[in-house]
Amino acid sequence: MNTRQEVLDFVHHGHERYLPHLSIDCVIFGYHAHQLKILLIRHHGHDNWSLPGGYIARDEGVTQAAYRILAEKTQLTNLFLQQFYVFGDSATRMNKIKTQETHNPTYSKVGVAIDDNHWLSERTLSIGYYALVDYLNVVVNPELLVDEFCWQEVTEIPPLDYDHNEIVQKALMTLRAQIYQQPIGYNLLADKFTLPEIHALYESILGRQFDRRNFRKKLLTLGLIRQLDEQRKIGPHRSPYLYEFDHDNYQKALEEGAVLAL
Amino acid sequence: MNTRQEVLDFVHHGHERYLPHLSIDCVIFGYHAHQLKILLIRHHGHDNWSLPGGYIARDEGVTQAAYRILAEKTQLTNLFLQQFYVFGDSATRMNKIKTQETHNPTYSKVGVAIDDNHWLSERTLSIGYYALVDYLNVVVNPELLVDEFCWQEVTEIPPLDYDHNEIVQKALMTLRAQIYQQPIGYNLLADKFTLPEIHALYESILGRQFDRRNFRKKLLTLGLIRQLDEQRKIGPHRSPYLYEFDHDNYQKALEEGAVLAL
DNA sequence: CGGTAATACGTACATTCTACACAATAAAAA
DNA sequence: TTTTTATTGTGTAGAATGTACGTATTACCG
Repeated sequence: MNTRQEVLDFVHHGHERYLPHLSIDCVIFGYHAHQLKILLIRHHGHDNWSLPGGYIARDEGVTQAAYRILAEKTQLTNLFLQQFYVFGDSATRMNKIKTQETHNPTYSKVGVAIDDNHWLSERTLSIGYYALVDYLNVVVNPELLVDEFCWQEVTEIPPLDYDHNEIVQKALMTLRAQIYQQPIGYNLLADKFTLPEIHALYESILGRQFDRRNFRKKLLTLGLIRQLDEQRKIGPHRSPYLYEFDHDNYQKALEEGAVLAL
Repeated sequence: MNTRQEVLDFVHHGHERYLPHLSIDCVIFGYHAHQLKILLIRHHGHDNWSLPGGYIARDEGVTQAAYRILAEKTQLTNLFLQQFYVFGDSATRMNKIKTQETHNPTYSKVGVAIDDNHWLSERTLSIGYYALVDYLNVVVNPELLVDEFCWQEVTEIPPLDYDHNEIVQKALMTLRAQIYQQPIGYNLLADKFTLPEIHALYESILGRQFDRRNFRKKLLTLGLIRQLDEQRKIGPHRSPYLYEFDHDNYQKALEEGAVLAL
């Protein structure tokens, strides 16, 4: 929603187009500078950050809605996207406490007040999706109601609006649990990557250390990655070789549940 | 819902009490006679079986709703229950095809016709929960609109109503993926069990064979189970020893992600 | 040209996995 | 009573894998 007109239409007619009581929130993981980060936005009139999200159209599949919302926010299609949980228990979701002093200050930007009876004020469950994106390819859409956005390291997430901290924690847990069943590697890394890069990626996701040498040995023995003849220049040190994923073997290993114990 | 009055109240006033567009479906796993089974019901007027389910009250948490529904169906509280996916993509869920020739023949039993504009006919997403229960403790509640129920082996699930076959498949996949992270053992078995019992349980869930001797060795080495001094009489063969779970160790192993490769 | 900091690659030992074989037991058949 | 049959209980050797390191190589900088 980039124009005033679109926002007004959404506020006044959204309930005809979208399912009420239900939304989608996205935890978008990116990897940069040896850190696992997520994309946060700050809505107009809000002090805290929150997760990007949206609603499900009445004639639209849930998965379809999630991809559409992601595309609207990041301009990315064909990314890795996976549903992981429905949030409908917390006090804020039960509408037991009001989350903002003045209701929905966000929409004051277009001169609309949202009262308690408005469809946007109803109790809303949220379906959590997590996405893995190539950090460098994301172009965040400057939506009218979003004042700013940022990429925040997962170990340093500030207090978020609503129950979004809980959603991020659950996404991280799911990511960790699924790292051996989902092709997480080649969704967070570029096509060609160095050994230190993928090594640090696994360390940041799982939050523990792996021995460099054994890590390489394991990936090569399992045939998950292939060493290329190219190297990358990285400043004042020895140039690391580039590697690429062996998609066939990777897929097979995931199905068999190969684990990097190390 | 056991009386005509309750059903009529539900049909006419349910939309005031429950969230629309959203339901809960339960895949209830039980283990008996060396087979992993799920509980199916057949609604009045339906030829096919389906999963037990229900709606979320407007002032009720989602988790709370799931436990309530389970208790209503099986009289069990304190069982293992876990949300695993939201289903909202299939053609039946998009209301693109009508699933029953005559709409909702179920309610004809109480003399009510449900037309296209009724709240029960609206597009409904479903939150899937799976439960692990001790087969012997389940007392299925004879609800008015449920003609019969059965325990069906997971390898022989008949065609179900709606997208319930898909839901069962996803539940099974999740169960298999989570068997090393969730205390699946002591939710499907009685407090005391024999080695062949737990051995067969793991074989049915994962759908593959484990060497008896290595299986025992692994469980004992990890300290997950403790051998007791009692034995069980099992007809014309050697009496197997009884075992019990070492809850503390089991919990620790799950957190560390101990895997039974075998 | 040596110093520094990063990457590349190898080797020995410990641990775990895997594939087996044979003894013990309960009850039914001979 | 003895034999048979099906099932459970335990042990052991060799293969495979995991773990903990050490040392060599490379790129740039001063």
